Amino acid sequence: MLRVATWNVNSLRVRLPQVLAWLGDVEPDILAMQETKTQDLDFPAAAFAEIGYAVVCNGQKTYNGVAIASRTPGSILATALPGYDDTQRRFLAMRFGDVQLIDVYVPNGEDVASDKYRYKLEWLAALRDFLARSGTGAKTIVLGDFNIAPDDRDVHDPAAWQGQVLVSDPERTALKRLFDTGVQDCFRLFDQPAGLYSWWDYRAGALHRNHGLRIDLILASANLAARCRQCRIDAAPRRWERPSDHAPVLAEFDV
DNA sequence: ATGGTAGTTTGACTA
Repeated sequence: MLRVATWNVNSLRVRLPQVLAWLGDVEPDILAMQETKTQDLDFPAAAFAEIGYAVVCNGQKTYNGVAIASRTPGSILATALPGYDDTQRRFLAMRFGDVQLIDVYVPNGEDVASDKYRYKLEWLAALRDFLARSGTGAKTIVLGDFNIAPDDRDVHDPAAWQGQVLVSDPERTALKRLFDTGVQDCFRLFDQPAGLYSWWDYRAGALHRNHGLRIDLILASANLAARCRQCRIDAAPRRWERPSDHAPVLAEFDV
């Protein structure tokens, strides 16, 4: 059994106690983190080592940053999207045995009229090209904060969100192009109750009113998706003291 | 209702 998880921690400096507590409770084999907001020199690797996790980080000051913690060490495949010039740390590809695991923090996009939105669509196109080239015939997991709700089931109020960033058609089309390379959304491999989300805005009582979106995804190539036994969102940490605005998502594979 | 809160950083910027 391989148990992998993704969590946008929104500052590892602030969230380290929650992350360590969650790892201790759930004990996934691999946790992919986003928005660590931590330079590699400041990364709290020793705290992860103390609870039995090796960690590889790809961070920067103040913004962005990804990292992968794992029970057994893996090898680094890439720390940036090949062929895409990007000053922002949003990508970390590693190999664990015969599984390649790609941790992504897709740009937020801010607003459909902004330059950041065009950057988001470019970034997603580059990710698609990378997946197409690297091939999903091998066992591949792509997980992280995609900053896109795949369809209206993943949106608390589709009418209010229609056309907005995180939900807009061009973003959803870009996500479908990722699926076209052969990866599948593990959450939708199973019957799921309505109203399950992975992100709730800090503002306006969004959590209390379950005004959320499902934007944190675990995608798996067909050979792994066929062996996926479970995919769930663990909403509990979103209700802890001083939480991230995202909840962790977990998938289990029979491999 | 272009608000609201949080993190980084100490004034904005990002989300």
